[in-house]
Amino acid sequence: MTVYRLGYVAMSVNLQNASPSQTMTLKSFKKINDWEAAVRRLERIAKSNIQNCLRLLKHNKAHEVDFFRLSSRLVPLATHEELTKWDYMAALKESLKELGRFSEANGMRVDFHPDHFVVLNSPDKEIFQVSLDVLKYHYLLLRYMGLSPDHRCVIHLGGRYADKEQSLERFIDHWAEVPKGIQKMLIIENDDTSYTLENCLYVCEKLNIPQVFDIHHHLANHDGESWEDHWPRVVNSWSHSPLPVKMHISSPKSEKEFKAHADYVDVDLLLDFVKKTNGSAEQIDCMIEAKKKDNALFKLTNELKKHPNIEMQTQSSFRWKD
DNA sequence: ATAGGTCAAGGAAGA
DNA sequence: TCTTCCTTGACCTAT
Repeated sequence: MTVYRLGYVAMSVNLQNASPSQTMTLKSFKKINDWEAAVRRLERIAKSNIQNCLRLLKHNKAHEVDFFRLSSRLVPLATHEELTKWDYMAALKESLKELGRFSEANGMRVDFHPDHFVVLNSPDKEIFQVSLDVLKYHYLLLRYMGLSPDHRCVIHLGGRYADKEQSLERFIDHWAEVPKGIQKMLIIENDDTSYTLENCLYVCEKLNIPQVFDIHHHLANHDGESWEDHWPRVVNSWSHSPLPVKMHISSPKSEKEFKAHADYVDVDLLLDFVKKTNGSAEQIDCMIEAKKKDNALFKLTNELKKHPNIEMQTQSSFRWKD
């Protein structure tokens, strides 16, 4: 029987003044005439973001939530070309270490999902290079947290650029230029406009990359495929990973705005997924992507508790019993 | 104090 | 080939 574990994304709607993604724009950075002072301000913001992450993990621990996506905006302007000589790790390594220690000590799975501006299949060399820089930043955050970066960073295949098949092959070509450590960090998710689950599986199997199945994206972009047919391949793509299979789940905001995320996740969508995948793996981690963040997770678990076939294991994990 | 505008990015889709 | 929209939380500006 499969254990299903729920997690959520980046921030809590319950904790006050705990943003992990406070920022500073380049514009306001430049307004400060003293470069050193401006950098110190950036470092203060970054430290506060990391400390707020720790608060979030403690909040999660209190609710037995041990699966969480960290914000990618912990260090503002970290990858900006105008700040390449800023050694941000010198100021942040202690806070990062503490964050990593806490997550390890409490058996938490934490990971990242940089936004869609990371495009490894871009034909533009500069965009490819900037994408690598952003990935390296994520790699360093994990390293300084003292965590193995393996399979902790979700990305998409990228753009279509008029010729989808050729662009998909370009991802494979570019992969050879991605440093080994970063290769091992990456996992691939099907997206809602271009690359379907099967497109991604083709790449994942070729390059030995775990596949993250996003059911909402699949419903928006499936090309007639049924995910159930491909599910064994998804599970198999994780066979060489020390981490459990991971999937994303969210409900459409409305029929009209189908691709946008709703406040909460429809419990029936999750139950349907559970019924169809039960027994396929030891554990499946389900990332709740909803506007109401942790409240969406809590609402789901409250609904699950009432279901006759659900047996809660902890406050955020459960099993299906026949 | 608060509302509405702006910011940053790359790509898709429409004009 | 161009413009507009998408997405996101938070910052910024005007009231």
